[in-house]
Amino acid sequence: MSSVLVDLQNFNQKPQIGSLCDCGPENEKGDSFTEPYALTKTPRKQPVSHTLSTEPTYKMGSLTTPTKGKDSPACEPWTPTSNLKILLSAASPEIRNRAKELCGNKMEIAEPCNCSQEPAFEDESEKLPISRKEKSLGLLCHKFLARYPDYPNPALSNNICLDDVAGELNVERRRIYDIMNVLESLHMVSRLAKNRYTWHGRANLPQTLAMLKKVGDDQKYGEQMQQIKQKAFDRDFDFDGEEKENEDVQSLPDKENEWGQKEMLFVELPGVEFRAASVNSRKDKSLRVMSQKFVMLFLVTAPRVVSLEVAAKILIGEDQVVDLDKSKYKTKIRRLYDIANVLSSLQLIKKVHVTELRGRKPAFTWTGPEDFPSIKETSSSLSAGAGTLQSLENCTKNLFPSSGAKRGFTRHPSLIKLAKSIQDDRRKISSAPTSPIKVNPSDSESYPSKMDQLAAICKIQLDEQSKKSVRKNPPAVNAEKIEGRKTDESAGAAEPVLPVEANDDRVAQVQYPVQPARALSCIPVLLPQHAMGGSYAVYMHPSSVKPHPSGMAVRSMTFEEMVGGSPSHPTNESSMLEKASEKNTAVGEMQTINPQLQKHESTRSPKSPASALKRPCTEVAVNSPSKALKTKHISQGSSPDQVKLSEMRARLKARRGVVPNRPSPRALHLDPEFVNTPESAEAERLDRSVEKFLEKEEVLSPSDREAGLTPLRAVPLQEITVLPGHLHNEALIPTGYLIPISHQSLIRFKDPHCLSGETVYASVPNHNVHRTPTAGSVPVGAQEFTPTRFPVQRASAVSISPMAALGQPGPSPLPGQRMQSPSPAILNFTLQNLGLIPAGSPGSMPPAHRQASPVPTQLGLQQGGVIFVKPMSPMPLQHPSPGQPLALLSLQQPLMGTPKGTQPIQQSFFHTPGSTLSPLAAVVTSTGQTACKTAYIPQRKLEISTEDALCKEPGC
DNA sequence: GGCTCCCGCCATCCA
DNA sequence: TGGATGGCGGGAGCC
Repeated sequence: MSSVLVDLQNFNQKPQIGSLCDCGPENEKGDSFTEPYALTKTPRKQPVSHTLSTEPTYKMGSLTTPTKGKDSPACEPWTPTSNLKILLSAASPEIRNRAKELCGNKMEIAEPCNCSQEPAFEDESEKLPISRKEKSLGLLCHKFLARYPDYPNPALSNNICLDDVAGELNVERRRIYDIMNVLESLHMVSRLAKNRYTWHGRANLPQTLAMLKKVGDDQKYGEQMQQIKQKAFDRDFDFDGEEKENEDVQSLPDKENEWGQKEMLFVELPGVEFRAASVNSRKDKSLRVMSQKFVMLFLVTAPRVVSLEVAAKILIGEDQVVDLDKSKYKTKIRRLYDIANVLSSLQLIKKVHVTELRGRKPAFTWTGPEDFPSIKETSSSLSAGAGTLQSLENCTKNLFPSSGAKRGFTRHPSLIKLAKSIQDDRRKISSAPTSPIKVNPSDSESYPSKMDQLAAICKIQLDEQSKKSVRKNPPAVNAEKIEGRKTDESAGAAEPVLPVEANDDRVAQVQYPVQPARALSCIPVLLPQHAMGGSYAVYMHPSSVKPHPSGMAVRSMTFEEMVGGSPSHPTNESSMLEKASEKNTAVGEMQTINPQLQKHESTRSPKSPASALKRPCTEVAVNSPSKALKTKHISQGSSPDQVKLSEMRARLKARRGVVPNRPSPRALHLDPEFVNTPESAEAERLDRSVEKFLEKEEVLSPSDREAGLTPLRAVPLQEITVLPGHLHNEALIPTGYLIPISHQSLIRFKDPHCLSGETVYASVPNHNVHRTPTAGSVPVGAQEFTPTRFPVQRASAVSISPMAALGQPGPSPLPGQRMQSPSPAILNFTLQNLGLIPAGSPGSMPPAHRQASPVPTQLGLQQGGVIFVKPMSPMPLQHPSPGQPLALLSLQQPLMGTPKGTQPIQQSFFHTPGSTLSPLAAVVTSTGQTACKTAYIPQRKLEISTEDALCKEPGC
């Protein structure tokens, strides 16, 4: 027995993840998400009562509150079960104490395992059973989220092993499934394989929300909600409400039919398909679907407040439950609570109460991003990949099949393999930031290859044209467009020259009228980020900067943008081509049509990504409705040159609509239904877009056109970053670490906490700072990643340290470290993924963190509270050298002594709510001022302001 | 006493 | 057949 106890103790002291998860090599070498070791590991599912009952003599106390023997360290449970109990008990009181003692020195006790020091702790553990709150799904989700960055680098392995997570968070797998299901519904994760998921973070969130909104609109959820509310309202004045209540619920199915609503299935996003097992049989009741639907309800209603009652009724209605009984309703409510907890952890919703005549009812209000890609934009992006992505319409059709037949979500094995292959390719490509786009030769249909071909063709053609122009028309314009090298002179008004070659020359050829040198420096940074290796430039129209669904830091104006503010996903390549085309046209050289191109284009399906690139020049026969439209519009009161210009522009844009944003490689493995997007519909849509665009363009930018300018123009990186109201702060061009960029959604998330008025730093994604309570804001230096130090508490190096926030002295910043510090969390995460630092090493969780969460989170990644230090180069625009921006980070990241308050902290990357005592986040603005950011406090109840509580902490 | 929602049984699916 | 998933509802903690 004693030996067993010893083993158990050892086990507790050093989690044996390997034993818990056979997730493959990744774990061995350190999973990308090396998760923080749980305080102590205990067998996942243990008959607690049994185990404990067999340990009665060990001063373990009651079954639920194991007594820690005085002779033995509190942290050394005798059995796994008791250990778990102790830990949980410890955690609970600890948190409570924390709440009482504010954020004082309690930090040390945060670590349950670091139980050497808490006598009171023991006492409480004996008295107090684990609070339910400590085990809530919301808190668990916070812990979970704290482990991963909001915007992971897709190039890295972002796999999640459920066993690891469950084991390290000390929860049953079942609970993890609940979280994963909800996250999956938002496409924040996707199932990779059995027991494994891929973390996407919030990169897809804007798209997902946009799509859900669209689907919600299509499903008329708004109407349903209104109707239900109306009934409820009417019922308030009627006293036979009981009957009517049932009535309204029971009648839902009919109403749905009336609305033409079909059974809702899981809404997928390209690249983030659902591959869970047993989807066919359970998808209709899946938590995923419920989650998506729940979210839809928020998105389709005016005041984004949804009561559980309404949500439950709608959900029940869709389940075709005619004989709604109380139990069904209760079950739905339960599930909604589960979902709501997770969504709350994601800070997408917030608990509130709506007071009606009949009383106060629980409800939730939307606190997530308000501005996400419009449906059109999303649709465009989804369909951007031409043959690979589906339009929203098609997606919706699939999701709500008109026929009764349920759509199978099980992907054909071959597709899965293909997806993997693509993913691998993408990773390879992405991993070579400055290298040319990698094209898989074997994949003749691959977008990259076509891109290359097109790019090459375009380049040749442009070069030729440029030469001609130079010869014939020496104007500065020509010079500019030719190589862009002369653009410097023609600054301001000049438009960037289209990078003709997909890979190499692209950067060099891009012209940045305003600040060419700087602009150039940006390109290299961006290129590698493109998922498919496509080229992209940072062409942005100041007024039309739109979020790029894929999180690319590249944008261009699109039809949708022009038309109705629904930006589409600009294809960077297309954008560049377009600009180049425009330039060419402007100089009257666009008449030249490359037969090859024409032929090529004509033979290609509109969906062909390659075709998009092939049309820098446009001559263009009007063989398509869109062309006709373009011609028509252009012909209206325009000079020949203008006509050509417009025509070309329209053509390019139309093309772009088909090929635009290169979808993420993963998008290639879509469900057949999605892939089979009718071209006709697409073409039609494009035509409309073109038409609208042209119309608008004519009206809005005559002057520009006259000046030879197009709505598109190169925008210096700096400029981009400061685009107010358009480019969300996220539209930055990170120079240091690329990781954030690739995934930072450029979408404008409203973040009330965002620092405004920041220029350079403003570019940092202010993603809705999804703070999680536990997230300490203390980043940990890489050196601290040693398993043995896990228990050691350290103040973090970053300026955002909670300690700093509290006014406690901290290491002074090292000169030179000041600006480069990327988000420690991101950095750590990345480094771990790269194997540069120990992946599985337990993080030295900052005291604050520990306090917040009884479960140790891994350093770096788990530092939910880490303030995101903008990974941008302090002088992004000042480095003409393309590759320069990349060298901003040093592996030896901010140590404990990292500058506090000196670093421009852009955002809190992922704050994990750990407790009600979340550490304050000190945010340093670009001006060097340190602002006290409210720490997120997980709230069970909305009434309790999560952010208000913050500043109660001393030193804030 | 109602609201919340944890917990874990057990059905279903898949390899 | 066993493991992975996850639907489901009992029932207990919390307010």
